[in-house]
Amino acid sequence: MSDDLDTVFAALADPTRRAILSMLLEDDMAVTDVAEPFKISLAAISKHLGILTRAGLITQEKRGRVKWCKLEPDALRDASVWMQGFGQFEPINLDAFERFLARELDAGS
Amino acid sequence: MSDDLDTVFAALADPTRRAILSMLLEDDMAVTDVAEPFKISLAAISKHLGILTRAGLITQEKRGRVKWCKLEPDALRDASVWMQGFGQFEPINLDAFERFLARELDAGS
DNA sequence: GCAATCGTCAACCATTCGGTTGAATATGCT
DNA sequence: AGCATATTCAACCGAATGGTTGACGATTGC
Repeated sequence: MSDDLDTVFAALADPTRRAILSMLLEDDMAVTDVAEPFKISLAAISKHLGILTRAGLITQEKRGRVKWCKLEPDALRDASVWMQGFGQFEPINLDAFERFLARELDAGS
Repeated sequence: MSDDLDTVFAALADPTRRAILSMLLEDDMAVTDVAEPFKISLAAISKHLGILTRAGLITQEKRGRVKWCKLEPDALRDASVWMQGFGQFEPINLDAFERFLARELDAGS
């Protein structure tokens, strides 16, 4: 459990991996397509995807010869909840609160 | 900005540092007192505190010969906001929502 | 003044990390 | 069958990480 937080936060600590997650926010992608906008090698991207997978932040499903990468946002929940534990010391953040609420209402209807 | 996320997430990726943050949630502490429950050396703790400071997660103020460590939860906000961007894909999390709301009400009165 | 306490610095060590390159393994196309 | 495409594996490299120990600079109290 604490170990999960280790791997999740470590995975998030790299800008390339965060960029990959943002890309996957749009849509599921094949490994080669994930790699396309980056300057680094495909093998490096493959490693990053392995780290994201081990952290539970994405899942990879091989269909034919292409492996599809899918965002798995549930894994962020534990980390998010952990961070919220510190929120009580923040001045009340109405902006964040209202955005949160708006999203909930929008998604719920 | 993306660089900030790097250092914040990297700082959170270590269980010792997360434990330190949790301790500081209770109260401000001197470096020696922070180190007390851990088995590792004082120098190692000093390094961890340096990393947390550089990430902006704590501040350290030297008063006399003792250096006080204080939680700085604002630094978590950017990281938290970044993570919330993925929240819209989560199923509605009413538990978290209600806890959030309860804290806001409690802190606000 | 002097000894004890608080904390950091410097050098070192083993391990991990992010990257490369080249070979290997599937799978698909014709 | 044979070639191209998709992805990973393996070995390697330099830099960063988390830890240690011992010396050092401040500060406090007797």
